[in-house]
Amino acid sequence: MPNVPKIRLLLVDDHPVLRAGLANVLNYEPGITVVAEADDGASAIALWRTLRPDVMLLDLSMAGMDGIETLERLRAEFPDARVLMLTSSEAPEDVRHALKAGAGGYVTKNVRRAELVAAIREVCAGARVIGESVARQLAAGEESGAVSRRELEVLGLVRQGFTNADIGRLLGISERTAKAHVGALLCKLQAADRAEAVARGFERGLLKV
Amino acid sequence: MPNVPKIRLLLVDDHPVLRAGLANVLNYEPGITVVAEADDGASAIALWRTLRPDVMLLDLSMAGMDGIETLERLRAEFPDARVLMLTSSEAPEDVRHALKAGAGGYVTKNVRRAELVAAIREVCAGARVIGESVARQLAAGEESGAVSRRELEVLGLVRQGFTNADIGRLLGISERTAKAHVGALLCKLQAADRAEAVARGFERGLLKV
DNA sequence: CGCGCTATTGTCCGATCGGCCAATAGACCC
DNA sequence: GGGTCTATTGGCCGATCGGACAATAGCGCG
Repeated sequence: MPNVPKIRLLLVDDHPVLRAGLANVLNYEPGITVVAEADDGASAIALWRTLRPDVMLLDLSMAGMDGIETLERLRAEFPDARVLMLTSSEAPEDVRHALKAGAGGYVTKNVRRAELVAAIREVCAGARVIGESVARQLAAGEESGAVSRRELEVLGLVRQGFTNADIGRLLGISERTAKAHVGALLCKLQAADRAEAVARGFERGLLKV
Repeated sequence: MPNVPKIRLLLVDDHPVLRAGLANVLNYEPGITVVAEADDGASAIALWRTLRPDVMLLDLSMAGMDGIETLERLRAEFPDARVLMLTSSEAPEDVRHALKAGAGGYVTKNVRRAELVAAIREVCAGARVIGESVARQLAAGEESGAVSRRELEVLGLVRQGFTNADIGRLLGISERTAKAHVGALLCKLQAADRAEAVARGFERGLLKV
């Protein structure tokens, strides 16, 4: 009956239970075969090398090498590797990073089974698929300007309770410049003070717990 | 062969894929039967009422009624209901809340299958089980004092960028008192300023994204 | 080769913060 | 009944913050 070859899928997630369950579900699906599972980035890439599957289903949050780094390294070695991110986070920043790193799609773990399967198929076909709730979050984040690398660095220090003078010293710049970065952050994150800026940082996924 | 009755389990999680997978895994386990699944708190309680299972496997983060509220309502109606929390969060505050609300156990989603099954059995037997990584986090949080309800309220306002004077007005107390609460927060969270306090709030699970 | 954006630095100033002193009232536990 | 904890309030003060105004240099894009 199947005149098209099955999609060979590599499943990467550090939750054994979810992995086992997902493998089960996907294997039931005609047209998809889970050829291997990995619980961290290094073994995921190693498995890709030997098995050369059609697509990787990749979790963002993993111990050791995280999803983004795994994705970057994989794409550096295999630039045409198809990867669908499957994660719990809807943070715009995570989505942006994943897509920039070459993800073929991004869906959250609360998708229905049918949607997930459809997304896998589309990614294999070379399309870009974004979960709709994800897309909405992404759009919300886009309206206000992007935070620059330097500003993100500063935000990380603000988070740790450093004063502008401290930040200046730590980054080898003047207090005034640190102040300017903080000011830019307040504006871009639409925050009234540094406390709110930190909160917005977490909300947007710029900062991680 | 089985001379003991099977454990009748109610599975509650808002991730369809994980739920399907988990049901599959658990049903393979001799001695456990997944009698029903729910994707939100209300239907979870309704199902408990009609089915009276032996144990509920409950996710913390759900749309609408969250895991804690579900747990509280369930225990209010069925004080001897056995519930095992299965979640992604290791935040001490979440664990504490869950245990206070009457959870029989708390494990994170990255447990191995065997541990999960063991935990289910233990909870059914009336024991308290805490995942080891969870327990470690919990111990770390305990060293510094607990944050009071009022302080948590203030932290929520600090997060939104309100000044001490604002907070006083919003809570109907003097600015000076708001200041005292913020001061207590800085001390208990070991933060240098309100920005760090907010960060610590997120890290500890006092604040949610 | 301009245009825009980021990074950098400066000064001035009022508003806000956080630490210090001390005190009272209610709730809960032993 | 006494001790502990939380919530509440006051004044004082130096440190810090955030806004406003202004300026230079480097980078990528068209």
